[in-house]
Amino acid sequence: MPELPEVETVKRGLLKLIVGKTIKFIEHDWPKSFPNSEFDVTSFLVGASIKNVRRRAKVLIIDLSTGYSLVIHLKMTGQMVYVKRKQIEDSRLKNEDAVDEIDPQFSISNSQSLNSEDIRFGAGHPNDSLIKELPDKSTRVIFVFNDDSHLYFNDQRKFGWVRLMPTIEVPNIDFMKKVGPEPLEPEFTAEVFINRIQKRANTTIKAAILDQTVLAGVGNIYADESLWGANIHPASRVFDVPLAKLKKLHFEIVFVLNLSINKGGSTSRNYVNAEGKRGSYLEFARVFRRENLPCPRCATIIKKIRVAGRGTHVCPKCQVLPKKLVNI
DNA sequence: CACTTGACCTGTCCGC
DNA sequence: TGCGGACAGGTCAAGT
Repeated sequence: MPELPEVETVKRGLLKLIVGKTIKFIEHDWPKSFPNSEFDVTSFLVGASIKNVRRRAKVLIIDLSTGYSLVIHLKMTGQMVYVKRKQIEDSRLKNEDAVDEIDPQFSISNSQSLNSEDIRFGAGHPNDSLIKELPDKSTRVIFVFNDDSHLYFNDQRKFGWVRLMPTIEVPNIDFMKKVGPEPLEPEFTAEVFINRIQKRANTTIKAAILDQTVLAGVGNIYADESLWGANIHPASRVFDVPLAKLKKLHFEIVFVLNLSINKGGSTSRNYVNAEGKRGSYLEFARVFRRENLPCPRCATIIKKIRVAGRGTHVCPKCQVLPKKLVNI
């Protein structure tokens, strides 16, 4: 899924695009995408307007005027894509020069077709779109606003969900109670990080930074990227990693997350932002999905291994496992 | 308790 | 070209 930078990018897009709009209508076709639909979700949503869009960890929170919030987890393949209805029709019916009064940022490109290499290496221009026409068969929920613009929740793998709950209850859901500090907040100091991660002394460092209760928002991409940056082998046990390297790792995590936000996130398969566009971080990735390519630091060929049950990219020269302690 | 593994789903890619 | 298996950005529950 979208990790922290991707969810943050979607959040920023939605803040610009949907705040102030009123929900006129909703459709949802997959009960698990909307697990609390046992009560009449529609009647709670229709007529509500969008007050704010927030993020906590990898969770999106859309606050409504009614005191309720939509809480959304995109998991692996979720997307939130905003489309002006008019514009889809326009782009189908008219040619390029007829789009005058429509803000160009909203235009959904259907002229780009990306081959799998582009997608694998994130080589496409950040403005490239993976969305051709919506709804498509991954569309699970459609929010229609009073101006007839649409917000699509798409999720190919159906792991994601949307929940409706009173805003005041959001901090009480299990995930929110357990989740660790936001890495981009000033309170997330190296000391805080080291203190928390050392409680996971016996697991691998990669499993530890993927653990959302240690810190919020790191997933497989930025775990690999930050461990490479800090010259730490992902399979190192936490207790084997020297303090100086943990400190460097803290710096690298903050660095890669910020860099990725600046690049609009990572698109390796199907992540897109709120305007249906790809992120370009993977063009700058140092190890992630770069197996069999040279390490940008030492030119050693990057290997793909398995750590914490996840595909893991590592430079065998820059990231060395600590020597096994010799038993006496 | 700490830690690891499998399940949840669909789609794609790779090797036979 | 078809088919089986492995794998894909996350998180839980159930296992050791």
